[in-house]
Amino acid sequence: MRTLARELKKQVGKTATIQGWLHKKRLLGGLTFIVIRDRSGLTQALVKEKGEVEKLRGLQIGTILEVTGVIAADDRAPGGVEIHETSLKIDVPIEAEPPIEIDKSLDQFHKSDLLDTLFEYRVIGLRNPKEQAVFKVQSEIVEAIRVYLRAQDFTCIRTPKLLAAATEGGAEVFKIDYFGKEATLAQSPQFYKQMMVGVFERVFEIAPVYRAEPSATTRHMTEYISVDAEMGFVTIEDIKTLLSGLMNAVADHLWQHCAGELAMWGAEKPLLPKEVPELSMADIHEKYTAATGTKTIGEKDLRPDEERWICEYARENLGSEAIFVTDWPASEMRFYHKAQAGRPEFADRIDLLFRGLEMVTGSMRENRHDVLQKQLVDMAGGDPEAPGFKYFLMAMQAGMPPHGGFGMGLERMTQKMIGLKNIKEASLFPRDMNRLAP
RNA sequence: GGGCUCGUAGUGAAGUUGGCCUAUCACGUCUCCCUGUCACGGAGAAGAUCGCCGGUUCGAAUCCGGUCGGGCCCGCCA
Repeated sequence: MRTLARELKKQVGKTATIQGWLHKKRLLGGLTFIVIRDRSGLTQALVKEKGEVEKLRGLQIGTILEVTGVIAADDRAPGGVEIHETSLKIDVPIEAEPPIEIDKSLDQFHKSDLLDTLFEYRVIGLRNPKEQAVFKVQSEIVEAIRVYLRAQDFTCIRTPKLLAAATEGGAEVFKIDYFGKEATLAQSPQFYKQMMVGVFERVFEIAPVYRAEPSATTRHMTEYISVDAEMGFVTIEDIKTLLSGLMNAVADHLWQHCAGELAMWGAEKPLLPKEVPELSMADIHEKYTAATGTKTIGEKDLRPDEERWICEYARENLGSEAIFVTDWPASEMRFYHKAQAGRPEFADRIDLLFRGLEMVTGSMRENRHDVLQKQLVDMAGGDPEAPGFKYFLMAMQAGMPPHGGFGMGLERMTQKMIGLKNIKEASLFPRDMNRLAP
């Protein structure tokens, strides 16, 4: 019977066997300490018998072994428990020296110059407990989102990532050869989630999307996990309420379930009021211009530095590390967006900035078939008969309530909850312009 | 796509106004010693044609040109 590292404390005095990876050896002559890693953590074993110590000769970190002995409480052991009278069974001996050391923190590689090394040896580096912690946190973010949205009556859907050529526009798309025809990789589940509003009213999807943007920044990847939600019979106010609740639900869940992992990274629970505050874009431009002397008044978007600045402002003056940006100019609208009722110069759209970074874009969609078709032609120059638009319009024509939703970057959320500098650190195997492997 | 930067043993760094470089240090690896380590400690050893190509020079890790590969900022976006 296998015992896990985390169960050791409950079995003091008993004989037990743990299985795992050799994580560290320290030979002190007549006394050898080894550390074994399993999915639940680390265990120290004390090896005294010469024949047992000799079994470890030449074996590197990563060796798979079974360790059997008596579980002993000892103040000198890390965590107060360790294995005594140890005997070893080597299952998979590893004799090749690993290229990087994983028994100590990989902090040095989390500097921009060394990220390439971090990712080159990713399959090994992820075995480090602190690296694992990032993805345990990410796993719980997904869990928190699912629990929250399911409780709000959302249905979890899966939409295709292989699409006929035309898509929502905006970002560049990857073109691929599809049995001699041209297909694209989905840059968003946008049309599909809207179509599904006509079926389920409320839907969400957590899945990869692909962007062929030649971006080289700390916040972009060519493949990332998008958290998309869409709901019918709502206004933009309902979307804001949903997002405020979602941000709080995620933060509460994380600091309840991942306190240890978050502490490893020195992460602090974000300051988030029940209702996330909002500022209009014009208002932000004015405040930023007044404070920094850099004129952004009249600009149609926020600069990255402005996003960082306004988040600082919100933290200090509004008691929130997240903020909604409202009143985006209608001139920047996508064809499927809706303008504000009575204020056609503004899109019915919000962005959520969190800790200096754009985390979410949400908007109300144009649900009137005739208006949507006209906007498709006039604003996007799209062909209503093209397969990428035809079925979207078909769904709209079949009856669609006022609806809206949002897209959120999972890695950005992970990055900002933990406090990582580069989004790629929040991806198991990041994809960018220069990296397709591992 | 524009601007700015970096490339030295398995890993991280020092050296870069040309010559004391036959390239230094730390971690890791190997050998030996060590009975409470937890970044164990001590003694020793191996390991690098200084990203690649070309040029200048008596002499290049160092200067120049090209090239390849990273990174950061901006644009774009989640």
